[in-house]
Amino acid sequence: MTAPAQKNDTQTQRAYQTLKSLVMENKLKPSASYLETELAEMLGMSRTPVREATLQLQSEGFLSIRPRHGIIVLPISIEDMQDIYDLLTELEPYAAEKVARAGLGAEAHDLLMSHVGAMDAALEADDLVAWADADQAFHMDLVRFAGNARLSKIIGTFWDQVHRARIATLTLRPKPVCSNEDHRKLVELVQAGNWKAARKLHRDHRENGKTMLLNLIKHHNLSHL
Amino acid sequence: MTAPAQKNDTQTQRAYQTLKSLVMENKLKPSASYLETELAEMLGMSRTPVREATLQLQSEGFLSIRPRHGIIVLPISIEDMQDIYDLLTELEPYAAEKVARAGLGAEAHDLLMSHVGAMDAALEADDLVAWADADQAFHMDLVRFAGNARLSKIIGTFWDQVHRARIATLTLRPKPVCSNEDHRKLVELVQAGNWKAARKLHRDHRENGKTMLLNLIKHHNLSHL
DNA sequence: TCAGACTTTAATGCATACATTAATTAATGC
DNA sequence: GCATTAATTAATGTATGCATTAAAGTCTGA
Repeated sequence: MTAPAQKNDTQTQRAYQTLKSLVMENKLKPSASYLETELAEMLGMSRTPVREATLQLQSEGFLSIRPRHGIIVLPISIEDMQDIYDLLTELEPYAAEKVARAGLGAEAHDLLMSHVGAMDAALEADDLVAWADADQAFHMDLVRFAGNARLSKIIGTFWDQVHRARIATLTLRPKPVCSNEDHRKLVELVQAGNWKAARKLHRDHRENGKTMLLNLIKHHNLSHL
Repeated sequence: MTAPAQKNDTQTQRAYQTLKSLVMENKLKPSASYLETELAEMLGMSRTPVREATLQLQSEGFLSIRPRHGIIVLPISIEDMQDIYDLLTELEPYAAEKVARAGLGAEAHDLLMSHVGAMDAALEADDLVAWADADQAFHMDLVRFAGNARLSKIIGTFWDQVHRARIATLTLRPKPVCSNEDHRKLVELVQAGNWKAARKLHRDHRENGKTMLLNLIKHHNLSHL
């Protein structure tokens, strides 16, 4: 899943996790605004930890705090999607290249392939949400193997930011069969150490995804997800 | 300069700005640790805004908050430098490409060239800090012209994170004469719309900078800046 | 002397009180 | 009736108090 299973031992962390989940799962509607007090009551805590959590979520691009106007769930526009996918198109292939250059350990390989397996199974079962989760897990793990913590954090945030859009378009898009093939091929190339091909494949993969997603959003007029 | 000249109308913002500056300018020593109360007293405010500011600075990678152990100024290791410069090597050339593709307005061109001018003047005056500032301003503006706010934010944070290291090595490195040439050439290529060459030049420029910096750090044993 | 249990200390996490100030409403003058 | 200003309201920004709990220090018995 998406949530990185942290110890939520402080109220602030709990508030952070809960609010982030609510935003990502579209439980707090985009463009809607809430007062600190409301959120505090909603979460059963005082304003202090809510403030701390919302500040974090603001700097990560999920919320916008406009004093006296409330805490606003940031909608994700087409321009946001473009910007984010443009960066993913640069960064993820770089990660793939780096992993391919460094070599893929057996456990790493198995983990990635297990995600591909999950994606296959999900497709078979027609469980698109499960497919999306496995897809994300695959990409996050691949990036993690590149061994650059900052890169992982950035890419993770981006994936989380586009999460609503991905879910919203899941049923509108064609079944991601080729996508699964891409992943399998990518693992092969990475393991073979063919970093050039791995990078190119990943780049194409990401660009295809981007184009498809943006077209869906435009055609279906999903302007403010 | 580095500080983005914001309205510091709340204590939290003031705390954020002040602490960030103190960290970047090496006034708060790396690896040193401070208590919330200390910082609050130091800044002449209560713990609350200090807490909020330090949380931000932690998520941006400047501080580490370890309850009961204090707020620690994160030292920047060689690995950090590698990771950051690796990402800059991917992202800045991408920005240059994007600007070259979109075209450079007259004002934009002039602004960039004014930075180059400042760099020349600084070199002439042997004012290395001024040179570093102009260098950063050049790159930040170039990235800004790419029109991707997320990209700007990320790159800005990275530059700020390596600021201490850049300053510390300023007097150890050879005079950045070629660097100035690179910038001038880069502006030319960007303006000519030659995105491929612009990207490559920027990539080489960044990789050279990275190699030089890392070597300096290794040779001079500046392990925990 | 040293290990382990107990006590003390104090830093943090959180709630809350209060002051400030922006937004809203009411009031006033034209 | 409308614009402008004053009064009201209430949400935020900040300080502060308190409970919790980790760390440091002390004590005891082997």
